[in-house]
Amino acid sequence: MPVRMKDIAEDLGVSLMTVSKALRNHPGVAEETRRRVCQRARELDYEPNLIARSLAGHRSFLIGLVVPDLMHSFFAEVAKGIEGRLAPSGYQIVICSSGEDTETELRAIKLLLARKVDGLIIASAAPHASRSMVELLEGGKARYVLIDRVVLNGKANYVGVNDDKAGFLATEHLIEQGCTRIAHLRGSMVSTGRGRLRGYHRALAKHGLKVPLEYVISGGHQDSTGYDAMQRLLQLNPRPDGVFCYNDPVAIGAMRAIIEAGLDVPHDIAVVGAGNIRYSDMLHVPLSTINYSTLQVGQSAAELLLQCIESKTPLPPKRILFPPRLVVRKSSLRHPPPASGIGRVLASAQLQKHAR
Amino acid sequence: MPVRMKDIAEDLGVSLMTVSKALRNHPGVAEETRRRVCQRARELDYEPNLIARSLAGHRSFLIGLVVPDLMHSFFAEVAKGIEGRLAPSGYQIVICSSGEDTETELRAIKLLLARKVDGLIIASAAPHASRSMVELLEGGKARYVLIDRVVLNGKANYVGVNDDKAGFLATEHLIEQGCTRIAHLRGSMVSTGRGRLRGYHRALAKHGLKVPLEYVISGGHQDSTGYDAMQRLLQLNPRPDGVFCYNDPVAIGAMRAIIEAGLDVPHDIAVVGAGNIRYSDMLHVPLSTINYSTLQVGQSAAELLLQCIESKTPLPPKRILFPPRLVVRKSSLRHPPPASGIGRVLASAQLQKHAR
DNA sequence: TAGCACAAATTTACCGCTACATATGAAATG
DNA sequence: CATTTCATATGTAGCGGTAAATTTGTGCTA
Repeated sequence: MPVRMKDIAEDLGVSLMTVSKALRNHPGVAEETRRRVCQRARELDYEPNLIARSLAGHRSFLIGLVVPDLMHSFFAEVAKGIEGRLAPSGYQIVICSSGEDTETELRAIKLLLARKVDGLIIASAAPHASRSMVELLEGGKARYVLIDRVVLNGKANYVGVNDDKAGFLATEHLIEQGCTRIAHLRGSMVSTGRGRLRGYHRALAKHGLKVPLEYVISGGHQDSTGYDAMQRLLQLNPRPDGVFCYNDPVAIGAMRAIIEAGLDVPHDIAVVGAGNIRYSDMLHVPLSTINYSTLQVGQSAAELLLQCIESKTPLPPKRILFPPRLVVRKSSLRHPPPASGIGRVLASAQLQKHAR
Repeated sequence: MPVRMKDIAEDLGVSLMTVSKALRNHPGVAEETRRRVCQRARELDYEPNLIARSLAGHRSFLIGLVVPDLMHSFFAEVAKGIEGRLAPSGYQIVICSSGEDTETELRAIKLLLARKVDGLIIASAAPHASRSMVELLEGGKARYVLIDRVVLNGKANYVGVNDDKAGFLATEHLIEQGCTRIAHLRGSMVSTGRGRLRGYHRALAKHGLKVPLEYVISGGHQDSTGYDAMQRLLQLNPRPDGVFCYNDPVAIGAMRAIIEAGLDVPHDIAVVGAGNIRYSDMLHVPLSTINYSTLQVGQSAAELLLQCIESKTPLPPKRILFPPRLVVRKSSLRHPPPASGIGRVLASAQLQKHAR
C-alpha cells in the first residue's frame, strides 16, 4: 500500500492537517515544520491520492475532450493544442471520440460529468443542440467550451474558424481560376458544414454564377465517401469544372475519383479542400485548401476554459473565430497568374510546407 | 447540487445501502425494492459520483495512455483502437503526450498513478528502462502494457510489431529492386529504431552487400528532420540509390529533399518508409512502406490490459508481436517485375487503398 | 500579572460512495 | 413453540483527503 498523509503525520508526531497544509504550501504552518514534513514525504516517496483530493476538494484537475474522430488530423492537432496549454497547469485530459454519433457523444458527456471533470471541450457531432445536451450542459454548473462546431446558438463559449469565410474564399478562388461550373461536396449539417455551404453560395451569388441543384451533394467527411460522391458528380452533364470539398480527406477521395476517371486535376476539374491536413502538400496533386489555425483553436479553447474554471463568477460567453486562409497549391492552379505572380504563389505554397 | 444516493434513500424511506446495492444490481435486494429505487433514481436524474465511487471502490475505470506524439497518425490510430475496445466496458482514457521527452513522460506516469488509473498503456520515449521508470511501474501494483516500443526487457506486457522483420522486408525489397547502395535514415535508439536498424543490417548481410558507415544516419522521426538528414545523404559520394526510412513522415521529408535536388524517385533513389500512414498512397510519389496493423495493436493492448485488471492473480507477462507487411507503391518500383507480375503488384497496392 | 493578539497546531465534520458485519423478521424445521 | 434458516434491510467504518472551527501556547501590552 502506498504511503498516506496519515503515515507521515504519525511518523513525525504531528497532526494530519499539518501535513496536508505543509504539502500544499498553505499558510499557518511554521517554516521549520513544513521543511520536516516535505523532506519526510520525499523520503517516503509520498504521492497524494488525487481521487481523495478531488472528492474532498471539489476539483478533479481533469478536463473532458469530446471529438468526433481521433484519427482525423484536425482533431488530433486540436487535442495537442489543448494538452499543451493545459498540462503545465496540472490538468490532464480524458478523451472520448463519438464517432460522429450523437448518442455516443451524449453518453460520453454524461460519463465525464459523473466523473466531475472540471471542464469540457466539445466538438459536437450534433447538427443542432438537442434538448438533452442543453439540459446536461446548462443543468449543472459545468464549464464548457465548444470548438469547431457551434451547437448552442450564441449562449455558449465557442472557439472555431469562420467557416462561411472559408467557403467563400475557396469558391471565389475557383471562380478566379476560371471555373464556371463549381460543385460542392458538402459535409453534414453541423455548423461547419452549414457555414462552408453558405460561403460557397455567397461567392457564387457575388459573381453571378448559377449552378444546377445537383452540384451540391453530400460528400461525407472522409476520403472514401468523398470518392463515392465525386463519382456521382462525374456522371452529371455538364460535369463540373471545379469542386470545393467539405474537408481535405473528402477532397483527397474526390481527386482519386477524378484521376481514376482519366481526367486531370486541375485542368479538367480543379479541387479545393479545407483543413490543410498534414502532407496535403505532398499529395500526388498537391491540394489547395483552406488553412485552419488548428493548434491555436485548441490552445484558445483551453485558455478560455481555464479562465472559466479559475473565475469565481460565471463569465459571459465568449466567441472566438480565427480567420481562415487560402493555401493555393497545384490542385486548383489551372490558370497560372501573370509570370511575376506565379513565383509568389508557389513561393507561398513552399513557405506553407515548412511552416509546420 | 446534484442528487445523491442519500437523497434517494431518504425520499424513499430506505437505507443508503439499499439504494447503493439496488443501483448496482447487487444481490440481496428485493426485486420490488430495486424497481422502486431505480425508478426514483431515473426520475431524479441521479448520476453516481464516480469520484466517490472510485475512492470507496478502489477502481477508477480510467486508463492512462502515454504516447510520444498525439499528432502522429500511428499513435492517433492506436489511441482509437484502444478507445474502441475500452469504452464498451465503461473505461475512459486519460491521454498524455510526452513529446518524446523522457522527463515529461515520467511526470505524466507519476500523475496518472496518483490518479489511481486502473491501468496504463505506454509507448515510451525512453531508449532503455530508466531506474525511476521501473520503480514507478513495478513498485506499486500497477497494471500496464507497453506498446510499440519495448522498454523493460521481457518482464513486461508488450504489444507491438516485429520491427526487425520490418527493417528486413523493406531493405530486402530495395535490394530486389536493384539497389546496391542502400542507406538508412534511422530513428532514435528506442526499440523500434533499433529493431528496424537490425533488420536493415540483416538484409544487407544476407545479400552480401556492404555499405559505407555514413549511409546510416539519424533521420529523427518527422518530415522536417527527414528532409534535413536526406540532404546530408545527398552530399555523399557515391550517393545512395535506395533509402529505408525509419517511418513515413521521415520518408516524406526525404522524398521532398530528393525531388528538390532535381532527382527522381524511385529511379535515382528508391524510398521505403514504415508505418503506412494515412494518405501515403496519395502522395506525389506514392510511398512504399511497411504496414503496421495499427488499430489492432491498440485493440490488443487494451484487451491485454483488461485481462490484467480483471484477473485477481497477476498474470505472467505476455508479448504480442504483429507481423509487418510490405506495401509496394511507386516510390520503390524502379525495376518493374515481369509483365504478368506488374498487374498483381499494382492491384495489391490498389486494394491497399481501399482497405481503409 | 491579567488580558489580548496572533501564529501554529489540532479537532471535528464532512466529500459521496462501498465493503463488511450485523440486525430484523417471516417461513421452515424438529 | 423454541430454534434454525434464509432473504432482506440496516449500521458501522472506512477510502484519503480538505475546509472551517477550535485549541494551544507564546510574546506583548496595559
